Amino acid sequence: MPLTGMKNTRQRQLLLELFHNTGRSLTAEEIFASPSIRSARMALSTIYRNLDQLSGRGVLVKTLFPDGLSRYELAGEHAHHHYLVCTHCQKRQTFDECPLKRMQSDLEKQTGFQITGHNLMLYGLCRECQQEMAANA
Amino acid sequence: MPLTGMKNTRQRQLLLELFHNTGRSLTAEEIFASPSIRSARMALSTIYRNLDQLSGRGVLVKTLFPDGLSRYELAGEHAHHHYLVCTHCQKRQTFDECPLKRMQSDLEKQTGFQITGHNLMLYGLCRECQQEMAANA
DNA sequence: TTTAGTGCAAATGTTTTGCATCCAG
DNA sequence: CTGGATGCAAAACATTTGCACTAAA
Repeated sequence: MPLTGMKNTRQRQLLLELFHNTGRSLTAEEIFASPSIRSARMALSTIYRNLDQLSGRGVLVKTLFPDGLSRYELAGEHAHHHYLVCTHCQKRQTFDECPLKRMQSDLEKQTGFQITGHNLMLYGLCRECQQEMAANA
Repeated sequence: MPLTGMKNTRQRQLLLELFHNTGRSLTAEEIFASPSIRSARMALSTIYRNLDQLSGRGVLVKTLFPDGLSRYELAGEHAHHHYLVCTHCQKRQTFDECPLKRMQSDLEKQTGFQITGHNLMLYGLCRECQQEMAANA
């Protein structure tokens, strides 16, 4: 039902299946390399075009990560959350509490902007990397 | 003094001068196109290498924007702030209040991460674009 | 049948890298 | 003098686009 006006192609089905099955955020390359997509011989450009379109319609959410790659995930599934990225091993972890819920309306008044969304990314060292660095010191 | 271990080259001086004079965040291309840099015939690769190095040493702060471009600014000058980006005209506005000041230590306890920094970007429509869209409706 | 969608290849735009040369320390 | 820094050109990288062809509606 969220696919109003789009053709229900085999490629699009496979893409959405993949997102449902993996349940995590994916880059275009990761999708391209995944067995189901690869065996269907889907073109990378098709993947990008679909990711764009599905993001535009709110089915997926696109996030630009500090490594320069865009990652996509199902919009509904994980609701609203943010990422903690380890600057050493690149591991990612999500957290759900959003520190902006409160600030948003205040900021709108202050700035005159009509705020539609945001992107919050925290950097740091995960527990494992902290230990590793302590061991090597 | 923050340039310990780096050679004080003419190029590096020009770059830092530019940041001091403009006082705002710049992309590599913007720097490359600026008169002072252009007349010095500085190579784009030199700019990138210096931006990397100066960011690594904490002189500059690098931020990856949703348009896919990295912008750099002097770390000290503007202290800690965040951006509001208009999704229509791409205009940017900063705000100083940081909604994470409080959450940070809580999050560290919760996740075991040692948080070293973060990146927060808000999207929306600026006042002008809101009016424009209202007019065209 | 008609129009969105696809595959492929080529182009784009940003950033990185190899290498010979240069210059600050 | 010598290692870091530079300029240039080429490469790498993610992403976008043109175009002829395919297939969903």
